[in-house]
Amino acid sequence: MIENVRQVVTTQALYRMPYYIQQLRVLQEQRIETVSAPKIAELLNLNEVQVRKDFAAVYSAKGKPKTGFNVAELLDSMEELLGYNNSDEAVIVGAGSLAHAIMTHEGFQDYGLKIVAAFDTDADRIGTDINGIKILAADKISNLCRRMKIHIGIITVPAYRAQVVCDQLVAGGVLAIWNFAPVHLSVPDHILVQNENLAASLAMLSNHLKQALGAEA
Amino acid sequence: MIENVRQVVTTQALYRMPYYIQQLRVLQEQRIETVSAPKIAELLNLNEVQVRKDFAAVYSAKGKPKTGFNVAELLDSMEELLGYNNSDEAVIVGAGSLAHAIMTHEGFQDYGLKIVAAFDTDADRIGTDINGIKILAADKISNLCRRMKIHIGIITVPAYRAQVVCDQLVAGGVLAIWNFAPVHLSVPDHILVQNENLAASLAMLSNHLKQALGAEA
DNA sequence: TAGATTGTTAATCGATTAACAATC
DNA sequence: TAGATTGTTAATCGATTAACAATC
Repeated sequence: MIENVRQVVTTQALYRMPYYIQQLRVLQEQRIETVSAPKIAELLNLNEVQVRKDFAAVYSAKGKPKTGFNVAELLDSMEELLGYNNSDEAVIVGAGSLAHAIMTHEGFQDYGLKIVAAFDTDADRIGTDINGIKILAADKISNLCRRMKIHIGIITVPAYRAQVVCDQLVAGGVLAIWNFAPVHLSVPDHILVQNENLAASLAMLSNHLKQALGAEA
Repeated sequence: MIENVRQVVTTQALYRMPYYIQQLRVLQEQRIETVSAPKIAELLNLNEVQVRKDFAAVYSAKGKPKTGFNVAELLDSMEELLGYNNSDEAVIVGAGSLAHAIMTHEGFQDYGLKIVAAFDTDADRIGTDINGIKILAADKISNLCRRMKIHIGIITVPAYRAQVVCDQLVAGGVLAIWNFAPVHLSVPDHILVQNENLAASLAMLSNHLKQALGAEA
């Protein structure tokens, strides 16, 4: 029995992939056909060995000594890996201004994310639509996810509501959750929660400023 | 000469702080006065030693064996550390729907972030305002930042515009940048770039789905 | 007291970086 | 060929976790 031995891509490497993709696209627009790891490392301010390892993890693409890597092939491999070609369907819960921004952001289609329904508890919002996506009553979450075989749920509700919503999504068979609420969500082991904690990012900014400005005092 | 030897808080620990704060607030609402590290660890699905170390990094607060930590004191220390009490002023560049969501999100005020001006290149937007914040012409970035001593810049422009905007912010004396554009930004060493790369988050979701669903095949 | 919990030192783990032989 | 660049093995670094004595 042949195991699928494709090298596992680490979490950190996965985070870097979109930066490689973006940079490779720029190079492609400039009609540059090959690029070396040291060059990419310089452009993205990374270590060249790290770049080479990340590239190696993207299966098919192989580099040539002295020449480097084929830009187009590398780009294809990465886009394939990140699923930019096949679209995943998602629902979004909490139809506030953040949800609005996410739903109207055309870019996500390119990244293989397709939002097919939105949910809210606000009676005034239910029945309306944003960018062509219908807003439904929140009590229909589980049913709709199960019926439509939705695997991604996006949470943009207030913190105190997030766990309840999360449980409903999981009950509906969702396998991955993109959580914008600033709370820890408890989920079964096989479910991935990707936290987009803006409060945590602000903590970084604030801490840096304190250091930078405090140093003068 | 006495050095400031306050234990440095690691990047990872800083990321966890908002979760501690959120959890501590919930406990406080329940009139719970003390809490142990193992309890918090259980609630947030973390290791108890890690929780204790994180708490230790927050200076003043000390735990008592058998009792644990004082919720109110711990909360105060953390909010102080993250600058929730003193407000940092920021400008936002790119007045699209994401900027709109950020500007109308009242929560950021509580986190100590105050957006005082927005910039755009679109003549139709310039002169209007969002949530009471005036939208100004993008060529005024450096001047305004310098004049108002703004230290935080938020970038929500398209990828191809981000580096130019970043340079203008840095020229205006900004020390920390919150970057929502999916590109690497080159900045001098003393400037912090906090990337909020939604494409990278999507990469995580997509990869997890591939694993979870692919395993069946 | 006994035992839960703290704080700290030591061991482990994972990711990054350095060193180096292979190759075009 | 010489030298830039690749791919890989070994060393380093930082963060997490385990082990354990101190304490209320």
